[in-house]
Amino acid sequence: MREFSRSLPMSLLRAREAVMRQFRPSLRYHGLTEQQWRILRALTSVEAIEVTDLARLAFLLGPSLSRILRDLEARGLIERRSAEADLRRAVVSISPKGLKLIEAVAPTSEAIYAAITKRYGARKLAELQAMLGALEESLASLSGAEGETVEVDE
Amino acid sequence: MREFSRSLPMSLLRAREAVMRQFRPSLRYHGLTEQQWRILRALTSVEAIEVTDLARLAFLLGPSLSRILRDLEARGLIERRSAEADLRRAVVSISPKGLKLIEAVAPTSEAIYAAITKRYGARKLAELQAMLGALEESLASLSGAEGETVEVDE
DNA sequence: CCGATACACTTAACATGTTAATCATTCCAG
DNA sequence: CTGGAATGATTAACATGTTAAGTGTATCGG
Repeated sequence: MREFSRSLPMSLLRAREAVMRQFRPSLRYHGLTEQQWRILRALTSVEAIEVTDLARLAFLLGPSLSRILRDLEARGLIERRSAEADLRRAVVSISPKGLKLIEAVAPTSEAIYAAITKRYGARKLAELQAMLGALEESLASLSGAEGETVEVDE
Repeated sequence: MREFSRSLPMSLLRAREAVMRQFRPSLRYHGLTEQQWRILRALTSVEAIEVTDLARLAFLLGPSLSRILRDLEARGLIERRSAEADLRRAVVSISPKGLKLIEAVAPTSEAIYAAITKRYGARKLAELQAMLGALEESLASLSGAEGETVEVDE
């Protein structure tokens, strides 16, 4: 069997961890987890957004998002209201306090990202991202929701 | 600021999720989580191994590993004893029952891996893994353990 | 209208990620 | 030897990942 430490999932896991290890100390310093930061960052790119759409944007599952939004709201970093036309839907937006926090973290975050880019090479980084996107694309159809069966006959 | 959904951490996260989504149903069918599978797989590559080394091999933090080993031992999938020369160290190995489980899961797992490789292309996959390894390598020195400071002057 | 169904969350329950603290054992300077 | 530092592992505490179940609202056919 393939040496599992060289498998694709492990490669991806290690690479991501190597990257996130750079950011975590700064986020931690500002009292944010990686996921909370993702949500706030996502909220800066829109005026307001429904919870379901935010989940897709920040790549979080509903239950995780639900908990985190509760906490971020309690900390006054986001605001939430329900949609007028459909009371099932909740609309979330970042608060002034949340924006201020983003602005405090962003410079360090950008510097780290720049350092990574410089180390690895901007061109190489772009190529890597393209290949990762292609991988995602490749597997989009192989939905993979079967218990034991594997269907591979394309 | 960079569109965060196109950031490197997000690309890595999405790519890994796309891959793991393929494996999870099969693992779940066999009553294993991704991490439990990693541990059992790692144990098949050695006769016996100390907990600390296993953590590095399976890329898990100590506390997570500690909990999972407790559960795997309770299920009879692994065996544990303490090192003779140093009672602080614990030595772990896979049990016959654990091996049997591995053998039950492996065919499906291999088939899925083969399907992914075929879809994405074996050459491209190797190249991707090389680039991921290089990324890890790049960031190995940038240890990143400072609160707010960023030192980038290489 | 009404009841069944679908939808958008939210909660629940359990496993893991993450950092700090604890515990037992070993090592080592004096 | 011995007491303090170092080491290996576990436990604690809290946040998130993941699947299933629950809650309130909307929709739609009859």
